[in-house]
Amino acid sequence: MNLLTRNTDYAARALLYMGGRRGQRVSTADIHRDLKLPRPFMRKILQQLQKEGYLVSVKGYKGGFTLALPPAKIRLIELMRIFQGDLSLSDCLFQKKICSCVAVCPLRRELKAAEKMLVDRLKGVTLADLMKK
Amino acid sequence: MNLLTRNTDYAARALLYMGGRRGQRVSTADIHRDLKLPRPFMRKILQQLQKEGYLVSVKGYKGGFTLALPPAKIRLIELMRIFQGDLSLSDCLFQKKICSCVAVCPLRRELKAAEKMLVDRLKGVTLADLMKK
DNA sequence: AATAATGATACCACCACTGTATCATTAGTC
DNA sequence: GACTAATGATACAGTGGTGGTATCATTATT
Ligand code: FES
Ligand code: FES
Repeated sequence: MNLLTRNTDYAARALLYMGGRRGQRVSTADIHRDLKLPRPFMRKILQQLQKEGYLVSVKGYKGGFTLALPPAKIRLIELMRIFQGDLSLSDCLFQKKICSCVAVCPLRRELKAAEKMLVDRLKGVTLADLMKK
Repeated sequence: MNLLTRNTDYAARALLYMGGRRGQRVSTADIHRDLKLPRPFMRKILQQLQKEGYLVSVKGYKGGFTLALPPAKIRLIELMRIFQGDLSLSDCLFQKKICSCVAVCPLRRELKAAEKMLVDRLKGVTLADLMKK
């Protein structure tokens, strides 16, 4: 029951870090140095965040990244979507097809309800919330 | 975000099946035939359930399994514990040690809170609940 | 020109998940 | 008593996703 995979986790930490240095340009090297996270992996993660519109990048000497959005608009659940794919995977994939019983299966009903509750909660969590504490 | 792994899932389905045939002895062959689940895998799963005290087994010809507990005492969360290990894994394992910042990390705080809510909900779900619907 | 950064992309290793296979044992059936 | 159909215990195996690394091209500053 790990809610986050590493890339989501690292992404969140990197964004938190950058949230604390708004206006400044932050490079993977900075993050690697201060957060001790594996450098090439972080690069890939930051590149993905840039593609998704969460970061603005500047190439070249003294290049790096800055937040493209105010922290209040960066939602944990969206990071999860980016790095962990679409949620609501408690669909029953039975022999590679979606199980025909999905609509009525009592087990799925419970799982989906629990998952919805979880997702709803996580929807409320923004980078700004995390920075406050 | 798959809340259940296959073995937990299969276990739940098998138990549901057996819940619908209380008193009768059910073999892996029966489950394989009616639920179309992989037979040797099911065997392993049922054996684990037996070890954990959820099933009573009878060896030999016409042998099989029966529920060892009333459905109201079989909790989904316990199946998860058996097949997916202890929960509350949103501990931050940072470079293989538990991260020193765990106690104060705002990200962990949120995750743990969300996870607790989820687990609390799942704690309430028993086999009897699933059978009712 | 040298350097230090990102962009894009291919590659790789490990491990958990998802099974299979085998041998031994036990209990009914005939 | 032999046969058969079940579980017990355990070892083995495939595969996909996670968690990275490596490389080459491009861009900007010094
Ligand atoms: S068994 Fe497939 S949804 Fe319940
Ligand atoms: S970074 Fe390890 S707990 Fe937050």
